[in-house]
Amino acid sequence: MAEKYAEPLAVSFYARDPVSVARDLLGTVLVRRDRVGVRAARIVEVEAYLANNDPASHSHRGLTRRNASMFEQAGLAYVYTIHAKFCLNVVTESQGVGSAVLIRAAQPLEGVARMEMLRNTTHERQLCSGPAKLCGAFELDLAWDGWDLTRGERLWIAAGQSVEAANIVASPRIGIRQNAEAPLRFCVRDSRFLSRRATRRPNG
DNA sequence: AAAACGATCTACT
DNA sequence: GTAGATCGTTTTG
Repeated sequence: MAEKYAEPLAVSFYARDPVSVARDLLGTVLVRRDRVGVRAARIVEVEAYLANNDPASHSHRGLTRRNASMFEQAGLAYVYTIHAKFCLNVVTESQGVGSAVLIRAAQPLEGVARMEMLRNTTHERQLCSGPAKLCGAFELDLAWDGWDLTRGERLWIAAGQSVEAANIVASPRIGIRQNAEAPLRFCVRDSRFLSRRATRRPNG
């Protein structure tokens, strides 16, 4: 029998508009394998950052050293620091286009004991319920910026159980994006593993 | 060279 | 709910 989660999502999955990629990432599985073992978590919350007309996107004011990966080929990781922590994005669309999807929260599946050590808590809910928490549980830092997620080595995203449209909801909009025409943040209806921000009431 | 900022988290009430 | 921590990146002088 084939190893679970062995098959990575292909470049064609990522090389689409970031909103579609974001929605389709719900239910897929982030996997990291190293000498110690395997860690896996089901993605339950995402956020798209557009190449155009999106002031909240790191790419909005053009190419810089930090956001260079956003302009690379689809399927690469874009990892950046924020408040002395890290966040993981997947790059979308074609090379030269600065768009990506932020992985905001996930449901731990494998390697939970190790995540508990790294996050210094045994509360399942607290392991990956936020973009920086997730990077903590998976030990992702700037060294992973630009990593090719489509090769299925060390760090990748595998297809999971698809999420029915009825079980996908738009996450509350915040700040400058409250007036965005289309939803950019998505999460599953089951709120057990979502970030605190996603579980806040919309409109508020 | 200095300052401001931030796609966040934790602790606390 | 809100305040404060925290530090690399970007912007400004």
